[in-house]
Amino acid sequence: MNRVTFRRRLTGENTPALARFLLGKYLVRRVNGRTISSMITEVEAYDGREDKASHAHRGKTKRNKVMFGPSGRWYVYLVYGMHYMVNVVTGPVDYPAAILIRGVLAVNGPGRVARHFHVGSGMNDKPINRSSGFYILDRGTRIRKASIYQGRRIGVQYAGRKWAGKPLRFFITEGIDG
DNA sequence: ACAAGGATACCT
DNA sequence: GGTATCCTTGTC
Repeated sequence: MNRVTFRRRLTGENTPALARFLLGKYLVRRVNGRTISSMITEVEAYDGREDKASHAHRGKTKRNKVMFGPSGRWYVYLVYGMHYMVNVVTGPVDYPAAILIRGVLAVNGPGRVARHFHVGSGMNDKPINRSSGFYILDRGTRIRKASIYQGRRIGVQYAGRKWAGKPLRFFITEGIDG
């Protein structure tokens, strides 16, 4: 996936479709003279203000304003006072949407993902490209549709039955040959 | 089962 | 300024 293709997908496709598309792509981090890389295995889509599970549901705030900005940037925030969540901002400007990266190969849980890649609030609003030292690569791994689980998102029960039950979480269940 | 932990959002 | 809540994890 070249840079232009990636950017077009971030803006052009709907966020749930893009979330699934990100499975099998590689997260790459260059920090302190070394490179950390791993395949994305689990993601969640947060799509628009209507989504009651999304930070954006209550409108634009200091924290979530990055979601309302241009796609192709990182949205990083702190939860529970100790864990950073790594999200890919998607959609057009003023349409708040993002994809939470919940897991990469051998690293399960969104808080662990951020720690693994040495990502904190400093990466918030930074571009997803080489200049920021944190980006996404397509290494040609194909994920069969039959190998993708689609189900409800985690930790959003407060959003109510309708939104908490939406099948907006995707993860690879088998057939990983990266 | 539950504490840790600090920012955030939404009150007064 | 107070406080309930939070897109979680590790240890109990």
